[in-house]
Formats: sequence, structure tokens, C-alpha cells
Amino acid sequence: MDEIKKYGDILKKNNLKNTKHRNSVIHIIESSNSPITAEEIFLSLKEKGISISISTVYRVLGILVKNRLVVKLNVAEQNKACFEINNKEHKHHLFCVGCKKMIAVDECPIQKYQEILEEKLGFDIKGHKLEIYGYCKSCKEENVVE
Amino acid sequence: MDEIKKYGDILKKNNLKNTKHRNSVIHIIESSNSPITAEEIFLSLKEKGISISISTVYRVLGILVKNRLVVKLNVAEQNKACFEINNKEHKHHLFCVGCKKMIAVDECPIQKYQEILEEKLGFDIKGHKLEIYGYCKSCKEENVVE
DNA sequence: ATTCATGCAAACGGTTTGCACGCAT
DNA sequence: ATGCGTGCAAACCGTTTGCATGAAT
Repeated sequence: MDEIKKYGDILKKNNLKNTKHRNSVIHIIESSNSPITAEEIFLSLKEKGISISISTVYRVLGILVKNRLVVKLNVAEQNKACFEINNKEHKHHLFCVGCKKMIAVDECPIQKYQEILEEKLGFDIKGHKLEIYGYCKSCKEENVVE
Repeated sequence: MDEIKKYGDILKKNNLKNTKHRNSVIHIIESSNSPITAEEIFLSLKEKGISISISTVYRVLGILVKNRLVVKLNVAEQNKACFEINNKEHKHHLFCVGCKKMIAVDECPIQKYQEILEEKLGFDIKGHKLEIYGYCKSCKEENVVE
């Protein structure tokens, strides 16, 4: 209820119609603790008894990304896109090569770096994406094999 | 000639057959000053009068990536992979949102950051990808709008 | 001679699109 | 009442694969 209202306002602010599906998709993305794929959203919704077409998922995602409510990520070695809420707080991700999970981290180490590049190359930097990969604690422990 | 010899050695060292196509693909990637797609490689070769199948390009790329001679990149907002020579020196990329070109830069600002994360989260970090986007000098100048 | 690389065409999987219908405004 | 959102199925496009042929060792 409150949720729906909340998203409704966000959508309205962007001149978008406040539909059930848009609210559902935003809700799924927001309540996921890591970036998720379109298909995962689709399945999550199905699990909750919400029937939606995969193409609608993509269309909603497109709109959310265009309106900067959601961020699209392309992870290396993965040929599908992931989506996460754009909660402004600048985030980066650790990607576990073992279990394929992502972990968000808050600190950003490269503000100064960017300034240097801007000056040096005349580049007007709008943002960046940092993706760190390796083995998470549990996968590390399983993989005692060197 | 020398080129072919050079790649031949590299290939041999990896127990790979020294074929004309493999040499050509490596050469194209190496002589490109920014990461390129499989199709771009395919077209570059065609332009040079070298007839190769697109599936061979992909197969060669797969082998080169597996043997760490080449690195595969997945850029956000792009649903195709880019490839570049893995010249060991750690590189990052500026991606121009205007002209879609990539610029490689050498410095890496996040070594220390990684160590902190490893300690804090028990993550075993194997590598990272930093992607910075914005407008390059010339696009910036065209885009005086706003 | 054997093993592996290649071309072709067909399959694949994630994503997009055209069209007819349905819902939010 | 109108315009925009949605479902469906088909198209799309980057990438992969099976199979028969050709080249490198």
C-alpha cells in the first residue's frame, strides 16, 4: 500500500503511468540485495503469483533505466544485463567467481583519480563503474585447492 | 613476417597451432588502439582482403582469452563484448558516451582499496574492472549544450 | 597420419518489436 | 475518450555449436 503509493509518486514525477507491473518490478529490484537479471525479476514475480510478460519486464526496465530510477550493469563473462535500484549512494560490487553472487560495498576510492583524469585528458567524467571479482569467504574456504 | 613469427612463438608456448587466422586476429587486436568487437575484427580482416568466418573469429577469441593473451570486456549499455590485448600492464578505460570510443589509461587507483576489502570481507580478490564514462574532449566541445 | 582449425549453416539465448487489446488518466 | 501499458508471438542480433572439410604438426 504505502509501497505502491511511494512508487506511484516516483513514477508520476517522471510522467509515467502508475501501473501495477511497474510497481511490482521496482519493488522486486529494491528488495533484492544484489543486482538481478530481467529473468530473475520475471521469476520472482511469478513466484509471488504475479503474471507478467517477459517483454513487459524489459520495457519497464528500459523506462526505469532511462528515468534513472534503476541502473543497468553488464558484468564480465556474463552475457546478460543486471539491474539494481539507483539509490544515489555511490556503490561498487564484489562479484564472486565461485557462487556468482554480488556483494555491494559503499566506499569509493577513485574520486581523486577521476579528477586527475579529467584534467589530464580533458575528459568530462559523468560516472564510473567498478567491479571487483574473486572468491567470497565461503567459496574461498571450499576452494582450498590452491 | 616478424609479426607472424612473434605470434607463432606465443601460440606455440600455449600449445596452440600457429595458423594464419590466429595470427591475423591477434594482429588486428594488437594494432587497435581501443578494445574492439568480434565483428569489428571480422570487418577489419575482410578489408585487408583476409577471408575469415565470423565463427572462427569467435573461436580464436575464445582461445586467446582462455590463454590470457587477450582480455574480454563487457561494457554497460552495450550488448556485445570487446576484446583487447592483455599486455599485463594494468589498464582501465574511459568510455565516451558521445562517440562510443574507449580510451585506455594506465594508472590504477585501487590497489589499496582492494586490500582493505579483502581484510574487511574475507574476499579473495582476483582482479577488477574499472570503467569510467563521460564525454571525451571533442564530444565535450560539440556538446556545449547545457 | 593424426590432431586440431575452419567454414557453413543452423541453433541458441537474451532482448526488442509490431500489433491488437486493456487499463490508467 | 484518449493515450499509453501490456501480452503474445515473431523478429533480432550477438554468440555458440555440429558436422564435414582442410591445414599444421
